[in-house]
Amino acid sequence: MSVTREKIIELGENLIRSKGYNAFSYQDISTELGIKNAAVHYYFPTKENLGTSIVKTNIQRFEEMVENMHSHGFNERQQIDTFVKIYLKSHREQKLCIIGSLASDFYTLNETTKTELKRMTEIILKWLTDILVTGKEKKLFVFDEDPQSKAFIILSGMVASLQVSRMMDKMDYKNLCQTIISLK
Amino acid sequence: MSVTREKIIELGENLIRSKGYNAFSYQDISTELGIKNAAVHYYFPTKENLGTSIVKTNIQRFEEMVENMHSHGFNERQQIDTFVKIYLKSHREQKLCIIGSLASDFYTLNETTKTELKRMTEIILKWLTDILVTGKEKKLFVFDEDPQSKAFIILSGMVASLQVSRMMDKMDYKNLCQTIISLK
DNA sequence: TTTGGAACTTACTTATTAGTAAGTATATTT
DNA sequence: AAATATACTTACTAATAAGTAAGTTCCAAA
Repeated sequence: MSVTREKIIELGENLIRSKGYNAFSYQDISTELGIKNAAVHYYFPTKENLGTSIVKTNIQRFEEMVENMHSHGFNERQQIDTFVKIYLKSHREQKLCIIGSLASDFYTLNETTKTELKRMTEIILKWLTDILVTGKEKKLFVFDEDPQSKAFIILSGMVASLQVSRMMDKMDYKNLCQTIISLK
Repeated sequence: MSVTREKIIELGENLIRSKGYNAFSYQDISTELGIKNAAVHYYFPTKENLGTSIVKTNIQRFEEMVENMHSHGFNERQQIDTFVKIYLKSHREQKLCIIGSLASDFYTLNETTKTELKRMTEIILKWLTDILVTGKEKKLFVFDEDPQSKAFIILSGMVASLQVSRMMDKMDYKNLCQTIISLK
């Protein structure tokens, strides 16, 4: 795979997560990479292609992370912690996650990007639910509500805490994440 | 105050909450209202003016709702329920709330809009915290963590559940809201 | 009855956007 | 050596964006 292609995806993702989907342009990317506008269109004919590829890359990255955790024998607690770390990093970088960024522009997205975004959300929620079920069985976690609701609440909590924290000057984000995952 | 002005603010708010700030144009508004593009600029010279006015109107509406609840002698439980109803309505209308919509475009907003948005978030969080403290004292609520964190978690939960639910076809949103506010 | 202001429209400008067609340089294969 | 493919650039187009200056209509006050 082309290095430029990868750089475009990476930059595109960062732009979506900091400025939003409808606020970034091919010019933003080409200027940053020192290439011409048309070069970006060479790799991704339309913004729709780029958007879809960015979401697909995110899915792939998530799945690699999960595989990686399995091969390292991470337990459920360690897996949840690793998941939370993604959001801690996003918070440090003052970026949202892909789901939160694209949610507000959802109805302006094309069908393929919407489908991939839905798929990504489903994959994360399914993974979270499974982790919660197994972790509860192993007595690593204690919670009352059903695992699906809890998975949804954890994901929502992560997504929105990045957003709401943009409105606040100082906050103990790490502590907040801990509170979210340990809610009963 | 002018009827057209109010209609512009209302329509602008709906556009932000359904398409996002950077996806809506003055043309969207003028076409819908059957007026010309320049007429919108007559009331709001710049998009920045409109954005700020929309957020300010939201703050006002929230404060009126709070006053209204006080004058009707609502207890803390009833007040929280009324607050949650705002989000139930948004969910039915497939719209996000202003905070969630503008969070992803935050860094593309002008200073005045950002300031008002921060102010709105602070006002809601302060109100929520106060309600939680008083409600706990009155034994209407039971929770362990500190009221500020809980306020933040409730707000985050509401904001993001609207977003994440866009990625899901069917879901018991009302039940989810109940779970969020009753988390310990 | 005129004057002034409120609420617009007409008719623009300038900037930026996504997207394209055709050309070029360089490396790789045949 | 010639043909082909890759990775672009040059030079555009068409659409849409925000924003503006000047004019018009209409009503209400002086």
